Amino acid sequence: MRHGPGRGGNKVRSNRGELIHKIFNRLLDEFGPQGWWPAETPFEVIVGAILTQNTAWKNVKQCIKTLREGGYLTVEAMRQLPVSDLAVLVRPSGYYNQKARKLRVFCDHVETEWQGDLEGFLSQEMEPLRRELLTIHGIGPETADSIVLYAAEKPSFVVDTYTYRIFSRHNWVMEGSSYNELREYFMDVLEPDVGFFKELHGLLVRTGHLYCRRKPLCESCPLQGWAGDD
DNA sequence: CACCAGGCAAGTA
DNA sequence: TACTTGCATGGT
Repeated sequence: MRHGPGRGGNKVRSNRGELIHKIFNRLLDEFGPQGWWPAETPFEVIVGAILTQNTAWKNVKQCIKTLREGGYLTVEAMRQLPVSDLAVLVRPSGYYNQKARKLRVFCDHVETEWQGDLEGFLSQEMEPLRRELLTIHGIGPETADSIVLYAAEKPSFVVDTYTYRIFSRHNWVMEGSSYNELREYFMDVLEPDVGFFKELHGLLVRTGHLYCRRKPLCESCPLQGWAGDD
């Protein structure tokens, strides 16, 4: 059995947990609550999570709006739509053929495995739900965790590129850590708390947008020069 | 013009 | 297991 590199023993738990809460408070103080996920229904969260894969949220918003105006933001309605028509509607989000197919595959899964009962599907225990999501074509670890946290409201920590960039840049996690290593790090060190996980992820993405893009304004990042930069 | 965005799957060695 | 590549629009 392999051990994740750089994962500390239990001793580390409280220290690292405190550090993350400190980061959270600093970012909350700086930016205020982000109110994530920006969606009106669990299904809208799921649609947004698929459409925003490697894509700017701005582009996704237009698609969601179009889908809502067409009345397609339900499993049943979306299933009625031919994939080629769905592709036209999600075009602005990029990878539109792939994403239209992913949306359809998800809706078909809920229909065939849960008789269309999305609420029932999302009401499972956290780990079975996460495992089932990961079997669905088009749903990888980040999309699965976003759905678990923001649609099912269960405490699964969401890792994204900004989470990795911010924490590795400050040497708070090991460079080159895998998705699961990072997620397990946060899950080990933090008490499960849906509200906290939701807001922290939103704040990390906000911070990444402002300070961790291709013109990295690292010097003016609110976390610059913090504890543990080794 | 080049490069990036709230990833994922499939193919190769 | 660890790289590599295709997917694609819209913004900087």
